[in-house]
Amino acid sequence: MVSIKDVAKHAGTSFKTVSRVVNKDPGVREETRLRVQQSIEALNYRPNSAARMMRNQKSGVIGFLSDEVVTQPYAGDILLGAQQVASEHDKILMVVNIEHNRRHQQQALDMLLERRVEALVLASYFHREMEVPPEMLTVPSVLVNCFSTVEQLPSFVPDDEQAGFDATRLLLEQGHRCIGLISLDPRIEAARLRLAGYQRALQQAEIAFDPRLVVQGEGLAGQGSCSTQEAVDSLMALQPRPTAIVCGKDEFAMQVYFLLLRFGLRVGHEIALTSFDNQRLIAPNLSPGLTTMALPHLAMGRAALGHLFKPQADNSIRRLPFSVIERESHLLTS
Amino acid sequence: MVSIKDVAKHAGTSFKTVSRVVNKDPGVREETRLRVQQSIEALNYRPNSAARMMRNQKSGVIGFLSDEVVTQPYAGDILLGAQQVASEHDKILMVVNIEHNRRHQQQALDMLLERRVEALVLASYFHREMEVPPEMLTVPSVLVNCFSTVEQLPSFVPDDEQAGFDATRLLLEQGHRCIGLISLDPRIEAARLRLAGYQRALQQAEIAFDPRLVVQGEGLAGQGSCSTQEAVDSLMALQPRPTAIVCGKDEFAMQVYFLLLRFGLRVGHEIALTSFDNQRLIAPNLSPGLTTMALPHLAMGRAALGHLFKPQADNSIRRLPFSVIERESHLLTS
DNA sequence: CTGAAAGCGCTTACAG
DNA sequence: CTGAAAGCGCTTACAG
Repeated sequence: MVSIKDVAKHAGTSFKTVSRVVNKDPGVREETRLRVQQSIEALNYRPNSAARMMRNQKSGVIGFLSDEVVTQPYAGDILLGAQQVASEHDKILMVVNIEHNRRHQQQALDMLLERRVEALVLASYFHREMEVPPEMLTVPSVLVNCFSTVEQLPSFVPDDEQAGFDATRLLLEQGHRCIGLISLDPRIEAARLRLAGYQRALQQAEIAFDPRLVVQGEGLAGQGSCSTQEAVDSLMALQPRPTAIVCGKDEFAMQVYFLLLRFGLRVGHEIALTSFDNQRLIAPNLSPGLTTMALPHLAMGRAALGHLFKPQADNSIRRLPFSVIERESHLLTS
Repeated sequence: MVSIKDVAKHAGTSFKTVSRVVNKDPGVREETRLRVQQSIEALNYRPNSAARMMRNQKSGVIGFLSDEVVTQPYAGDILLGAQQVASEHDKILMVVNIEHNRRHQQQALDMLLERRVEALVLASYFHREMEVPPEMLTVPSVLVNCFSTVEQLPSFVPDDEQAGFDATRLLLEQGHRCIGLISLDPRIEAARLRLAGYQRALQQAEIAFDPRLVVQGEGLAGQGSCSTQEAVDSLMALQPRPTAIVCGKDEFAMQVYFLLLRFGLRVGHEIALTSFDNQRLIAPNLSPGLTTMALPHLAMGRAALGHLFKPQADNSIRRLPFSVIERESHLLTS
């Protein structure tokens, strides 16, 4: 590899002068600068960042520990947002997938710390509590789409309570008074919070909460036996029947479109629907289009990185708002 | 930061001995090794990888230039596969999103080359031709899910022709003789190849190709005016009507489930469907489940990285097979 | 089995 | 405006 000395020899100057040109130091005669510049291009010289890092005692790298963020649909937007802000601050992100694997996680962390990362980001593909490895406390760190109850770390999560409220409010505004909720597994953080939002919306509309209107759409992976079909069946068996349903996620909603047909009910005609996630593969392709709450993935990624570059170290949990994506499923047309 | 010298002082030895312990050199007395080990833990010492890189003249890093691979659903599996193989070879991947942006791409490339990446991977989220930046030719490089007609680089892409063949064959095996194809925009590589596979399957079944059975489901982003609805309408207007349809992607298929209802046709009963992509958000949630061809994302990522670690430098295009994911949509039940 | 010297490619601080 | 010296934290090659 060609080094600063090779360039110096080629340009007939000292290597220190080359360093000045590379770093755009002002104190170089224009003529010398030009000559060095030409040599740099002639030899295709690139400064060795390892040498720079060693001398400067900083790496310019921020570690990004990803729990399936890059493989789950759209969660990659967290990474995208993080990369945007990092790049604005001339930092580069080093991304490692940890994929639930303890040993991998430890190896990844060791590797990142040996590379002297200046900060660490731990991001999950869904909103949940995570165990924070103790090494994370040795450098500035933030959590994205996850939180810890044992370690005090700044944490950026979606505001699932607000989303639950808004998804319900949209239906209340259309005059519905009997609104079902097909819930996620209650062990999921989002399930609890969205339910709370649903209840708050009802309360604000002065409608008594009826627990029979809340049914579970599925168990956690491989654990539950309840299905979306059972959930729909039990809602449809109620007297009076709900005239609208809040679906715990777009996948539920998609299934519900089909399941309701068996009761002679068409979404957007006899029954209204709202949902969560704004999966771009699902929501716009249903007809009528699915009205759903979009997760603030990009904003969480941006906010988390932004926080790292701010002086204040406030270790609280920030809840970022969902966006209401209004299509047609929450409206009824005859 | 604590260095090798600090550890040496703490352990009462020379820093060279510490280096030996860290690198597991055999020639160290057990007693000394233990003492040094304790000092390492006491001081929480971690070798500085920048110093190592400089001394060893290699970075252990492979650059991964991603064109939306981490943000598009499931394309992240390319990265996952790449990371698996890199990790098996004790290399680490440095991922940068380039997102169509020329300037970003140049910056990313410069950064990676200054970090002395030992190889480069350029990956696209869909199968297409890409412009290869000239700097890529200065280090070993591979293309994933994309190819170049001007530069000779090893390239790993999905075998869209085979997929088209298989998606059609599944329907032929069920006795269908009149099979529609709702095609992607023909400017897309996959559209051309899948059509070729469709035609080969028909030919092998000794069925004459009828161009009226091939309709376009959409134009490229913002360009075409043709919709899935028009495509379905024109297929349904044919005499005789097709009894089965190959859909260019799962999103088409999803829409087709709904659109066919207007003709009184239920997928899996009066009409059979196959498709491409195996979007896990869509295919299993349709009823009946969608039979579709799964893209070999993980395999492409793995194969591409594997190629970098092999001695031979064969610059040809490898086409990796799709998997047939059989659900129920290609079968008819009354 | 252990250590002193040299050098990887840079930058910082000081001279000229 | 330009240069020689020292040092960042390691490893390689050579002595003892």
